[in-house]
Amino acid sequence: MPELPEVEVVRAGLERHVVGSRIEAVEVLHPRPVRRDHRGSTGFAAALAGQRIDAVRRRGKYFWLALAPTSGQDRGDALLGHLGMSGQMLLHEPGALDERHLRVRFTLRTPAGQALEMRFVDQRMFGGLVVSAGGADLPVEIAHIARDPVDPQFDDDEFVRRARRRTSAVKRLLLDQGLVSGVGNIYADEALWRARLHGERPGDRLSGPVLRGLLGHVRDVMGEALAQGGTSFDALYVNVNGESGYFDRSLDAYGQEGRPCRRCGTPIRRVAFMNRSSFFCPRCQRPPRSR
DNA sequence: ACTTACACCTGCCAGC
DNA sequence: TGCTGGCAGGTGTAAG
Repeated sequence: MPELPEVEVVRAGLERHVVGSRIEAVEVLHPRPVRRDHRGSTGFAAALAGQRIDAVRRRGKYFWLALAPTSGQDRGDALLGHLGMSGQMLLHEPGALDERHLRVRFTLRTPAGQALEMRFVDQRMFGGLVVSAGGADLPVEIAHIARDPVDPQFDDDEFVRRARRRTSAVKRLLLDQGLVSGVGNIYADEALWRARLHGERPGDRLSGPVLRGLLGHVRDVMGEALAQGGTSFDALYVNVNGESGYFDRSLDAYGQEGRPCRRCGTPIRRVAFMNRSSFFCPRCQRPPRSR
């Protein structure tokens, strides 16, 4: 569900409220969200108890709470998370009613001595949490994830070089988190619409300037979405305070099947793609000839 | 190394 | 009313 802008909204909310707090207790209510942690549910909880949160970071759609180094460590651990399709990180006063899909409860103690609950809520449980040993700066678990387009160190030239060596459809390349991270189905369709590119165009048949332009559109649309709190179609995507973003009102392609293209008036079309959907303007975004 | 298909989950909605 | 199938913001894995 959440793509880079939505995860960034969550990261910023956590940063504002939990940095400096100490994790006093961890309650794993369903084992699935911690499935990638080899310690198991109780080991996961034990590895976090007593640790202090130093910072909240993000790469692509992953976020992590960087933990202060404990005695004997020169680098702190991290609580690494991914929201999957339906995950939420929510902050509550202690004692607030449990959500139906509450999976993990963290009881925090703020520097001012207040108790605060941080909750991982996830209906479909494609998301997950893991304790990354020494992962405060960059968890090894996400070493295969490329930098995202918002990262100042993202290398546009390298992206263009790699994309032009690939035969895959350009939309697949945008969704390939090892090439560029943070882009999902919504922002891929939006960036392709802005670039007037059909998602089935193969990477190795696109020019450098066209790919650079596409990258620019990815950055633009993500920046605009972030300014509006992200994209939210329902209560499944919310910030740490449970509030929705408004960018769904600004979408030009995604979810707009049958609506007139804002540029040319042609009805937006939907086609099946990788077990999901692609939305595009059949006039502005011409399909490749072959295939 | 790249490419593709599929599994992993739950809930909602349309159609019968 | 209830069943079935299709669909949903994603990623890891395995096979070709």
